[in-house]
Amino acid sequence: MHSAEEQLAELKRGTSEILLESELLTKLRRGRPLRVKAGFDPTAPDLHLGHTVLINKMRRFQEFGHEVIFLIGDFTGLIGDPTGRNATRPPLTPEEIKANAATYEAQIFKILDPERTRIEFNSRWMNELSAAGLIQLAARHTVARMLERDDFSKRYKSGQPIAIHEFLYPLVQGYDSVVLQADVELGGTDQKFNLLVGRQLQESYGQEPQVVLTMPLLEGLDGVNKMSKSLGNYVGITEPPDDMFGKLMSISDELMWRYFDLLSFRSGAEIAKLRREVAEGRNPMEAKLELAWEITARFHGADAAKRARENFAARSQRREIPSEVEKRTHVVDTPQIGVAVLLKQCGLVPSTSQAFRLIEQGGIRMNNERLTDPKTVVAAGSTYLFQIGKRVFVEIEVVQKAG
RNA sequence: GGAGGGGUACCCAAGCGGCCAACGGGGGCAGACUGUAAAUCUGCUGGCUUAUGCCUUCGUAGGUUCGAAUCCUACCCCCUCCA
Repeated sequence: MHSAEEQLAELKRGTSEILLESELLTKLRRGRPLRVKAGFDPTAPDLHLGHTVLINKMRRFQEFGHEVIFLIGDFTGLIGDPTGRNATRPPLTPEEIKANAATYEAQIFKILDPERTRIEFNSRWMNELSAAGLIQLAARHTVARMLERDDFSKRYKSGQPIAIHEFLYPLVQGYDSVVLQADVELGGTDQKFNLLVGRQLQESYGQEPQVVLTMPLLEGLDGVNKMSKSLGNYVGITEPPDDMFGKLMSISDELMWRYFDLLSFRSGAEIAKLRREVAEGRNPMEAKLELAWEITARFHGADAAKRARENFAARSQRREIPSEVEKRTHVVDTPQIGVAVLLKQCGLVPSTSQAFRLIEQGGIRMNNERLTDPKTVVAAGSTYLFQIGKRVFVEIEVVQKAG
């Protein structure tokens, strides 16, 4: 068993803020398992590494013997986005929510221990709450305090509308903490206000307030913007090992340390050592390989990670063709076909124009030879190996349609 | 309700009757370099089986003209100031 102080030190790592640290220490010292809550959106459970920052922290709590509550905000989801940018969301059907929850489970249990994870839906108690109950809940908070929230106050001052129901979002989220009697709630830094409402509500209901622990948002592969699917700078946790490994290797040396801090399960001391070694002249690539290996192994297992690592070395460092190349068969009507069109039809390039450009720039190899003529034509009845850019390898068998 | 400004390709932003598939920047992609990167340099950045070719694109719908992103009309949307 780790002492409260030891736990605190490790739990603190990478956090943005702990409110209040002293309270967390007090809670830890009691020696009983804490109820640690974190809320998740019921939609599109297509998790990427950015989401796992929080889940990793949940795991740490588990490792210290605490109980983790994975709360799916299926009721809150109906209220709409708290930042007010979006219109009301289309309500999810119970079937959809169930399916999403199942997907969540499949993904998060790569990180969390199922034995120590409780999955909850806030509709369970929110659907029971009457209109009167909701009013009573609302009565425990003031408009003035709501307006303390940054985006609310900005919008209020600039005369932008704030719908009443948007105020309910933090209230419901806070009420979840009351019902669950949470000791700790985790969230992104953008959740800070909502998490604090939970504290206040718990006090109002006569409970000891939860400790709020916020985690920074993870930067995406570009190292600038937060990781998000829409920006395309993400690593999805269900991505194939080779892609995952390759993407992680493509981050800058600087960003790598950020990823170590927020994504690695290594101890703070180990990371510090690695950092020191690199500062003293060890090739940063070696550290990056370790990182890519660890993450890939987490989601795909050690064997797959090992293969991904070998493939990466062969492909990027030695410029070899990977041992396993995706094979496809493509049926054509004519005895021959232009390479540009072939690649377009196989969906390997977005347009033939793009394929032409790539060929002109030497970005496409066929049977290991760089193509220079955009008009290159291949005959049906054979198999060709293509390399598009550095990463994409594919073997295409071109078959002429019979008759 | 009144006055003015604006909607251009992934984003920002020029153009204001033909030389415009549309300057420039960002982003992205490719190539070179390298230690995987980053930085740097070079090229590309609407589509079409690469074509002194054709097609679609400059808020939407019409119109004027040999010819419009550029002029006219109506409509939609956004911003600023005044009430």
